[in-house]
Amino acid sequence: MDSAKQILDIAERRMRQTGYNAVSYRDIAAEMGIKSASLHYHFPKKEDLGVALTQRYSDNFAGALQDIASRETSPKDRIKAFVDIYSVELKQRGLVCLCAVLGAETEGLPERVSGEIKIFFDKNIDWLTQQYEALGKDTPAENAKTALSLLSGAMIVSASSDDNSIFDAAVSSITKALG
Amino acid sequence: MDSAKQILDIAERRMRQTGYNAVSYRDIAAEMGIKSASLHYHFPKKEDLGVALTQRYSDNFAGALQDIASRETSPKDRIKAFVDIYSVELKQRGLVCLCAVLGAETEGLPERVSGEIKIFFDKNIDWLTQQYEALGKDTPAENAKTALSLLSGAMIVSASSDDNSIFDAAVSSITKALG
DNA sequence: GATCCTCTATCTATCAGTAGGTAGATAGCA
DNA sequence: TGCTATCTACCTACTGATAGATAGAGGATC
Repeated sequence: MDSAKQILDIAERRMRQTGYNAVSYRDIAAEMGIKSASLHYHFPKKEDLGVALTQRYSDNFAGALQDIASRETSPKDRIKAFVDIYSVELKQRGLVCLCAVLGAETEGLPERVSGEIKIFFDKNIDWLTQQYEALGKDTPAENAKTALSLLSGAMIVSASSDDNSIFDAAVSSITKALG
Repeated sequence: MDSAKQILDIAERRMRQTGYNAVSYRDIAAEMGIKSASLHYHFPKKEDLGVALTQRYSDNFAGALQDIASRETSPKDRIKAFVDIYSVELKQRGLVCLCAVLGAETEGLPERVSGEIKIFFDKNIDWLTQQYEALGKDTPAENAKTALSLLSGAMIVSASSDDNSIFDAAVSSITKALG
């Protein structure tokens, strides 16, 4: 019934911790208490799982960005809410952005998966660019690219150093730049 | 003779493209034209290879930072030279920082390897903090953490999006902030 | 109500390929 | 002679993947 969802949930958490290649069908199945062969019923190939996972992640994120845009009216608050998403994920769940992790191993991923990651980054940069534009910045696209890169990198460095002060510094830098 | 060096060179390039787990002894050996069993003479376990690789990378980097410190006298030029290292790696070699890539899969790595990555980040932050301090910044440690996170993230997002303008935006942001 | 049919989701059993790793032989060099 | 670096040959464990069986649920038909 919601096995597919459960598979995606487990795969997502594990891949955000260890990357794509370190996660196996057997590990996921063992955690669910079923056999690994059964996973192929839901996702015939690992590539299918990877695509479904990145698409779901990307869609959820796009939904959250829409929510923010309808909830917050000022670009400043919208960017702060954007940063908050990453903040909550890292600090409360201990998880790095899926696409940041998979982005690091891009050249070792199936093309359909790396394609989805590209799309994710692109959508985020577009959304942020709109906000920085509304904020009256001279170079909104550059501001957006910098903010996304900074958050992605800070999550990775912070998580692997087990030191939240690194992520905090990044957040503070973005917030200050909003004026 | 310099087989060990050649193994490290190949492993480094491949891991910087696909991560730790996607690189196998067989792939490395095939590229060298020898048998995979021969690699174990130089690096008995994959973990040993990982540790040697991250240590060499870290040492080379530390050497480069010393060179910069002896070559450039102003903190501003030193930070610019620091950024240049990353710039050359990404733009001329198409490679992301080894520790940024491995940092993304930290929880799936042998502890000795993830330990080396921590040390790498730590050393870089220390060095940058000194420069931002000399520059008279109010929060030199925060500036350092932000710069390192930004460069690491920009490499990943830029490489996986196949779009250098993302990395350029990051460089421009760091440079502007130097005043 | 009982029977049959179909679909879903799992199972068992197995496969070929690849992973890292080991033992022991060997060729060439100092 | 001994050391270095490689080889052949092999092992166990695990990878993703497939085939075919099975149990149960829900309708439809008699």
